[in-house]
Amino acid sequence: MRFGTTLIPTLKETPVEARVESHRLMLRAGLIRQLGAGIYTWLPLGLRVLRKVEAIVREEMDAAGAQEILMPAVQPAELWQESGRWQKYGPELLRFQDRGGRDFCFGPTHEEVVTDLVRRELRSYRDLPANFYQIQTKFRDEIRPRFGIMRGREFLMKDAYSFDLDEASLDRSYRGMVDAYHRIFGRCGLRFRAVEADTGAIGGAFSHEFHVLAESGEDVIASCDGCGYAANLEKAESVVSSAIAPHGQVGSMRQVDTPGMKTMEEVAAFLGCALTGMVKSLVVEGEGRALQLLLRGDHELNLVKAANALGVGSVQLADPVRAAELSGVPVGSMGPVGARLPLLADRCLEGLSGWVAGANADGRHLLDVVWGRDCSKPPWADLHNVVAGDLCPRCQVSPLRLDRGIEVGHVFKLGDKYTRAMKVTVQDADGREKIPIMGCYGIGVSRIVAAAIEQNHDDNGIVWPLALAPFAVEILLVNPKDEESVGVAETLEKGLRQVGIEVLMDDRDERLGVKFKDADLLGLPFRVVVGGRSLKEGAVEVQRRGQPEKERIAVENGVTHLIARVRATDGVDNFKNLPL
RNA sequence: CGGGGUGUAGCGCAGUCUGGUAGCGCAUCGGCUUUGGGAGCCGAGGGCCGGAGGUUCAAAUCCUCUCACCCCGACCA
Repeated sequence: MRFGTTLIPTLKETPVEARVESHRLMLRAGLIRQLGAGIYTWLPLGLRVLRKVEAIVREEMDAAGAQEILMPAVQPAELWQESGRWQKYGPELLRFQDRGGRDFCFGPTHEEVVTDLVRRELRSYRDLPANFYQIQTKFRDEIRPRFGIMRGREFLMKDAYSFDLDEASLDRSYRGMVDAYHRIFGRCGLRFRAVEADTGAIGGAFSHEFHVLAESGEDVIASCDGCGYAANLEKAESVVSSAIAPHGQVGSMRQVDTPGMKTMEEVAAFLGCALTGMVKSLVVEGEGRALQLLLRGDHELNLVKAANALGVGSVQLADPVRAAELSGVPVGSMGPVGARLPLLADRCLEGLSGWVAGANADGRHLLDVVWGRDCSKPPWADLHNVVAGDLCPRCQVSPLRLDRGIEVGHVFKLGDKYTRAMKVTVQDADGREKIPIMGCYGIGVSRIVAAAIEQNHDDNGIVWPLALAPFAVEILLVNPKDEESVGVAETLEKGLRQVGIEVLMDDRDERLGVKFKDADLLGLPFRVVVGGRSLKEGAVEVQRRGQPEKERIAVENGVTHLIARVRATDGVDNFKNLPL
C-alpha cells in the first residue's frame, strides 16, 4: 500500500482532549477519528490492526471448536422482557422504537438472541456441547465514555456462548475457552494476567477476567508472585492481617471532644493515633435494608463483598444526609457503641482491642473501646479491599501485589439463568427433557488495539508487536522522484509481498524529516530507508522500530534479509502466564 | 446524574469583558530556494463565528432557549 494514496492523517500536535497515551497515539497516527462521544471511525491503518486482532481471535476460536455466526445488532424487546433484563438492564441499554412503535434495543450483549436460537434449533443431547461465537459491533450507553476506544460506547466485541448438558461438560467448555484466551492474548503480544473475578448477581458460578497490565488500566488486580493466585480487587481476599493496637495499654473506654472532625484522617491527626487503630462506620442500603458497616480506619469498603455478605444483589453507600437520617448521628461521629442500625464488621477488626471510634454524638469520639466489654461483638465478614502487602489467601506466605489492568477478556459460567427463563430444553439419552447450562465468553476486540498501544509505545510513537502491526515493513523512499530508488523500493516491495509480508511504502514527496517522524509515529516493526547516501553505496538501511541499531544491507540481499528478520520475529511468548 | 469548561478556516487557538462586520500559527494551493529527522522566503484561496429566537442603526461579542463535545466527580464519614 502507498502512503501517498491512503488516508493516514497523522497529527504533529498532541490532541488536548486525549488523556491516555493510546488515545493520543491512535489520533496522532491516524488510526481513528471521533464522530461523537464514545463513537469512532476506524481509518485504513486502524482498521487493519482491528482486522489483525479479529483474525487471531477467529483462528483460535475456530481451533477451539466454536462456530462463528453473526447475530443482529438490533434486538426486539420481547426477548429481553422474557429474560427479565428489559427491566433490569438500566440506562446503559440503548432502546428505541421502529415506525410501528415496537420496542427494540441495540444489543450490548447477546445472551437472549443466542438462547432463542438454540431453543429453536437444538433438540437433542447429541447437538451438545455447542459453542457459538460472533465478532460484532456492540453498543453500551456508558455513563462516561473516555480514553478513546478503550471505553467507547460503540465497540467491537467477540462474544461466545457455550451450551452443555451437565456441569462436567461445561467445565470442559470453560477450560477450552480459557486455554484459547491464553493463546489469543499471547499471540497478540500482550503482557496479560488471568484473574479470578466476582460473579456478581448470578452467583455461585466461576468467572475469570483477562487483564492487560498497564498503568492506565481502570481496574486493580491483586496477585501473588509466590503461588500464582490472582484476582480482581472486587474479589481478592487476603489472610486477616494481625490486629494493631493503638496504645500499649488498654484503659477503660472514655469519650473525648473532636470538634469539627469529619474524616478519619482529621480525627487521627487530632488524637495522635494511627488509622489502623480506628474503626470507621459506613452506612449502606440494599434491597430495602440498611446496615452500619465497620471497617478499620485505613481500609476501603468493597461494595461487592458487602453485597455478597448480605446475600443481596447490590448495596449502595448512603449519602451523608441519608446516612445521618438512618443512623440518627451525623456522619463523622458514628460508631458501633449504642448504634441504632444493625452492625456488620470487617474480619480484620476481630482481634483489635482498645480502638477509637465515633461516639454517636456530634463531635465526640470514644477511646479504648474493647469488643465484649464496651460493645457487643457484631457478625464478621470480609468487607475491605485488600491492600498491597496483605498475605496471599491461598499460600498464606507471600505478600499480595496490586497492579492496574485493562480488562480485555471475561469468561463466565452462566448456569441456567437464560435457558431456564427462556424455556430451553433438549432431550437427554434417556428421552427426558433437560435444561442446558451456559457459559459466556467475551473479548474486547477494539479495546485490545488500545491496550496493545498502552503496552507498546515510546516517546516517538507506537511500537507495534508484529502480530498486530498494520504492516510488517515500511519502505521509506528518500526521494520518490529518483527512478533508481523507486526501482529498488518496488523490487523490495514485490519480493516481500510474494511471501505474504505486508508493506507500506512512504512514497510521498515530503521532506525526509517528516517521513522519519511519521514512520516512528506509525511504529511499523521494520523500516527500510531506500535512497540517499546509503543507496549511493548500493545499500538500503534497515531498522527495527524501538531499537537504535541501523543495518546497511546490500540492495540485492534486501528481500532475503527482511524475510529472515520478519520470520525470526514471529510472535511473542507470553505463555508464562499463570495456570488456573 | 452533579459540578466545571469549550464550540470562530481542515487542525490548534486569539478576538467576546468594553457591540462597528474576523485574525494568528500549522495545514492547503502557486513560485523560487532547500533536501538524512516535522525547511525558508514570497504570494494565494478558504469562515452564514454550533443552532434558533430576541435587543440594537449595527451582534462572534449583550439576553433567552437549545444542541454538541471535553474534563472532574458520582465509595470512605
